Amino acid sequence: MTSLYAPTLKEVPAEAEVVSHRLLLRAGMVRRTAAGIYSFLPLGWRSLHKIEQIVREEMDMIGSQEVMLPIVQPAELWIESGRWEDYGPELARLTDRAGREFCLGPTHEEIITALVRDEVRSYRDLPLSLYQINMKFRDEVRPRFGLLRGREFVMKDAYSFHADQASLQEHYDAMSRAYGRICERLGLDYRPVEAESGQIGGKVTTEFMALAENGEAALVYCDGCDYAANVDAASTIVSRTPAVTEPMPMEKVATPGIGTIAELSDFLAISPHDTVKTLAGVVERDGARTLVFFCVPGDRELNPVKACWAVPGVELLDEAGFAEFAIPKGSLGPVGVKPGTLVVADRSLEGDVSWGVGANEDGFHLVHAMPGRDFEVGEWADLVVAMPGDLCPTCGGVLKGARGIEVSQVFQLGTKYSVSMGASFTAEDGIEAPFLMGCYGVGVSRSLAAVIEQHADDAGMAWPVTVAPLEVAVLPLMAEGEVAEVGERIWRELADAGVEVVIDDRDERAGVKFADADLIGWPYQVIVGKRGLAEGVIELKDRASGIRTSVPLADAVERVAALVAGAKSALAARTAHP
RNA sequence: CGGGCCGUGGCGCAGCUUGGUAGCGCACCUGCUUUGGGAGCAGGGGGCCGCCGGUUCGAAUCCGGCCGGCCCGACCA
Repeated sequence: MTSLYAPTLKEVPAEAEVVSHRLLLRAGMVRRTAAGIYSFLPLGWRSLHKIEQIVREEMDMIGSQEVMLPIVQPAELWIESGRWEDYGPELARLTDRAGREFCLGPTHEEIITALVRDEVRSYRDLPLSLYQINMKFRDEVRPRFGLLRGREFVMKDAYSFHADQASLQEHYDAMSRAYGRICERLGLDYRPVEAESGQIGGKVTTEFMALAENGEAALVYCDGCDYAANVDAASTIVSRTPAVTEPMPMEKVATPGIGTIAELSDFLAISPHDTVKTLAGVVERDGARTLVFFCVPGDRELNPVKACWAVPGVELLDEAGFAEFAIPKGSLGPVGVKPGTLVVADRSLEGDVSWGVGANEDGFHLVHAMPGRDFEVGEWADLVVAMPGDLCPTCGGVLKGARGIEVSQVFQLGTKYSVSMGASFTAEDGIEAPFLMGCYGVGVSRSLAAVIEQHADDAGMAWPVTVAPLEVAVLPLMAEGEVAEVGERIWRELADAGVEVVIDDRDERAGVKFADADLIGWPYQVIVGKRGLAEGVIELKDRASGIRTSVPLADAVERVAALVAGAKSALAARTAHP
């Protein structure tokens, strides 16, 4: 370890906020090169490799074949798929000396589709599953949290090609199980959750969330059944207890200067829960731009994804939109809307007979408005962002909330890319058909950070043995004499026994060695000191539990090797989630 | 991209209000002592004060512009 390049820091660099970022920097595993761009030092690189290797093994196990695709990709392919336009500024573009346009691959659907369409002509060659592990680049709006959201990051991405839905589903399920096993082997506490498909496209998708306080994603889950979902996608049953249950005459009240639900509920001295918030959107209908009003309980957020499910193609209005339709932003409501306006309301409001809503006139609101009497609702739909306390759509249990780090995701893409890029094969019946595709991503460098988020304490990291840069560290507490000699002998014998072991042979005080060992988080530490040797023992420390046990010198190597082997197989054998 | 904060030896910071010759802790180098939880003493090296311009006899400090970073929001492996 005298020659190991692992510059540890006592003090936390000011740039780091979250646990994993601080510890990766402090333990000398990574260094920042630019915003969202990191260099991996030897220890960080080793752990990253460990994760890659686990992913590789699981991919190979389900018959996916490893390839290596270019990071620099020609624009033509992206123009074909339509994403040269759609991807926006997140796609880093560059021009070569001849003026040809390229981009840095943020993902590889285009490349893989182009690769396969030219080679695979028959259903006999299907299914086909390919994967790679390499750098992605996305010019993120806001890189942050160290490796959790970089611009450059290591990803395993797999793509599969199928002749029929059954085959796609089968591989999708195999991938999902493999992803579960990967999480298990990484020692992650995780949940597969229903998700929204975002940029990549497609419909069926599951995200694998490592549960963590610092997670950027909010999710809800049910203890009563397996249901778990990203709040972006979660269907939800909102239970409501309206304050007014009998129809009352509608009344117009002056609400000068009131433009938000918070102000309104203060002004009327009622709970936000008893108001109804109206948001406006616009959609193309029969060639005209049609106004859409979404009504949700005042204490809930409209989920734009669900708005889109209810009214395909709808976009929420921006400032220009409000001007275009000449409607008062702070006083919208479903009563007396302009002709042609579509009113969509959240299902949870369906039984309410007394709505407090905007009057569509600046400075006025209506109370006790009643659907069916004072206005019409065109459609009832699930519109709100799910929250803990809502009811489970599967079993009716009460949903709980958690935060998570999205470490991986599986998608069924269908024919989105194969159609746009003309990738087809000849089916059994002789007819040309587009491939059905799936794509499957694991954030490898993000997983590294996620593992740390879940396995750290005040002293540093406490790696699961499968991800630790090395499995065992030998700490001779003196740099010379018998202590050093015994330490070196144990180190050699452990290495010969196939254990990944490092020796801290620096001429440092015991305290420095202990502190660095706990910071870096070697899972097992063999402490060789004068005190122990006098009794013929070494100490064996388990980093995660902090427990130290004395082991007779003669048994040391065997004990440690057995411990490491046992810990590894325990993680491998943890039962995967369904 | 909006809002907030910040750029001073490798790291963490003070100095800036009220311009006057750059300082502290850690780290680093040398020597002695020390040696089971980030040692002590003595000596030493290292700074375009983010960059450009302006004000001034004089700018880390005041003014303007730019660049970079972090945090909070809208997007995502």
